[in-house]
Amino acid sequence: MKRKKPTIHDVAAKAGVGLGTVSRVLNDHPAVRHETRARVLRAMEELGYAPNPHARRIAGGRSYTVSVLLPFVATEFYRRLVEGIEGVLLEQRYDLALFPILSLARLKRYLENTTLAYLTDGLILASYDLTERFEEGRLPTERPVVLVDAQNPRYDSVYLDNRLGGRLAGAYLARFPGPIFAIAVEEEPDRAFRRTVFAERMAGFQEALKEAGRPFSPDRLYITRHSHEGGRLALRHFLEKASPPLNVFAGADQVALGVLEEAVRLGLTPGRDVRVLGFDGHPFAEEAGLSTIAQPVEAMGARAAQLLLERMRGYQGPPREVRFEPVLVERASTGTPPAALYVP
Amino acid sequence: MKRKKPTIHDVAAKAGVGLGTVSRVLNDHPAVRHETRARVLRAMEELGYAPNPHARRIAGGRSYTVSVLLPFVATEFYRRLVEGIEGVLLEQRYDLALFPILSLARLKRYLENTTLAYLTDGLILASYDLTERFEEGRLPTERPVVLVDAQNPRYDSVYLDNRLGGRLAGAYLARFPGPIFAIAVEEEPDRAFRRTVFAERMAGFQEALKEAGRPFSPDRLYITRHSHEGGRLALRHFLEKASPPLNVFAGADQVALGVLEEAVRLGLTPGRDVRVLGFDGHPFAEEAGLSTIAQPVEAMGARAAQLLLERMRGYQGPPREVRFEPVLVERASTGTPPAALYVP
DNA sequence: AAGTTTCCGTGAACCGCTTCCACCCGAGGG
DNA sequence: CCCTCGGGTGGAAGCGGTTCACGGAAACTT
Repeated sequence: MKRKKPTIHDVAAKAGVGLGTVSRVLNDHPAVRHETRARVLRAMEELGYAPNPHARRIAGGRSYTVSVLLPFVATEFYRRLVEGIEGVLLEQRYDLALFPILSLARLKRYLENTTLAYLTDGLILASYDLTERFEEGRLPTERPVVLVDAQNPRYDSVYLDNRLGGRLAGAYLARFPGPIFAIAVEEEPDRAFRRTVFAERMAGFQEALKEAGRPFSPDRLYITRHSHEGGRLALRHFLEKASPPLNVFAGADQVALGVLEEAVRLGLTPGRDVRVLGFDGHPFAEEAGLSTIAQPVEAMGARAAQLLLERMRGYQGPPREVRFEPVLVERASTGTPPAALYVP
Repeated sequence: MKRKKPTIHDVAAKAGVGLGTVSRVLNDHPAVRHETRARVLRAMEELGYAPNPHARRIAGGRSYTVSVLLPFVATEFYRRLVEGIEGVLLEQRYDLALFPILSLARLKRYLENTTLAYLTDGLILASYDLTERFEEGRLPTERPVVLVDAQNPRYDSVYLDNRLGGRLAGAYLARFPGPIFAIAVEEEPDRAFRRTVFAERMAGFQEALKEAGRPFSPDRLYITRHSHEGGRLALRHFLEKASPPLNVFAGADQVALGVLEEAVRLGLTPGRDVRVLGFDGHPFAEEAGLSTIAQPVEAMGARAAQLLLERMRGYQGPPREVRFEPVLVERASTGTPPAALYVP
């Protein structure tokens, strides 16, 4: 009934080869004749064999597993990010272990103790720059580390130019007549988890507006948490200050979606009465016809995974920085932009 | 500089004992003299020794690691739940691996492949009853499984009586004069991830109101996602239908907090103009003076961990069910309840 | 044709730990 | 005084892999 899992020995016997050969097949070692390799692979297939990662680590020092530490923030962004990372890693036969950081206490335990997180071959840190929490600004690990959606001079970093994204948004909305409002997403109050992406987006946004001769007035900024409903409240708030048509830049697609939703509820036409521009470029933005500043989240994840793979394979060079640029995607929610720049 | 990690051999040598003895100390085996045990422990301490879980699993079939599969929903509930689980497990020298289920695709991979998640000694499934997704209604694993915040006849389950919680809420609010409103939290649309806790709470709530002679009218129900702002919108909605004083039951503390926040913004006095009752009993509810139906989340987590420990230690009995009961906690947000039941 | 190289393959040694059998030794029993 | 008996301990065997020294056969050399 519940047969023991097949081991490398079973595979070797079945394929009629030695243990070493099976192991070499497992590790893509070149010194195996093509025909032999095929035979071994077939035996594995038939036996339903899967190597035991614990044994691999114990024996070879590699476990073919990577830890990803990520904020416990349930958003589309992290879903996409992990997808990007995973795509590359699985292809290289690496496995993924996710470590959501639920609290500072947990985080500390992860980083101080010899827990699972550190028994993997490499670490990807998403969104946090945790280095400042440790002496010498380095994580207490010997394994390679790559940051994504964050920057640090000591580690390979992959990030988005959020300021540029904000600028794109500002430059675009400045072309439309009507007042311009913005919705910023509140940052986590805890110092340890502070992120600055939303602030950067807003800074770029205001910069571009100023350059376009339409400086942004602070009372047209609404701040909310990262929620759908936050966008709804924001629009209501804006409508108390001005009447349609008006333009809204939301620092996150999810919030922008709330704006759209509320507009429809109020009988306003998106793209005409209320023009909405989001930020993220999540799949659901397309479905909703939401114009947005799209960031290549999957690509960022994939790139981070590649950098880590290189490190795990021995690359020793200095820290690398990969900067991604967001792109404006026009959809129905902003209607058709005027041919010429609007001058107030 | 970067010395090799100490192994059991180093400890044995330092303590002047044999390998077996060190191992026995590690595994709390009784057959070690007290004095010897102390010596070994001291040696470990001095060497900064930590056993290698990979090696332990490989050798003994146990890795002293437990996987917790939980929805990728960043709420206080899961923070507390994990805390409860972890408390018990750490005490028994077990380690925890969290697996947030970001998507169905990932989930399937976890459950089908031989990944790290299944190489742990046991599994705790939070909130999902995933069994229906697999043939014979059982997860494809030989390891013990415990459900928490969910129920299934085939596995040990730890859950809260949400219906009872709803009843408590209904019975309590029925004592106050003024119209009674309720805010329900939307369930995940995806069938695979369907949960019913919020629906159960509402069912119990309406049941109790009916019994109190104050049946609940459907147009006094507002449905929103699980967000702060959802509560704010709900209150605004309610205020269009009735004027203060009014009573609001929110299916989750976070939403209730939004109601409080909005009430204050509108210049209404919580506990007098607007009486708010939440559900969850999260720490922040206390700070905010929010009355709530408190559930012992940490205790539920701890209990689940205990059940799992028993299973991992060989307990073979039939599936057990542990039902927890929520408790009404009165705070300022509902003011002082009338001595007698209000009769409309 | 004998000597080199190159290519494939083999299996023993080992990774860090658990398990289990053998062994030692002092206490209690006959 | 000799024999159990059992608590305490040591260490070999083994878990499922990787590695590496080694060797046989085929392919190249002169």
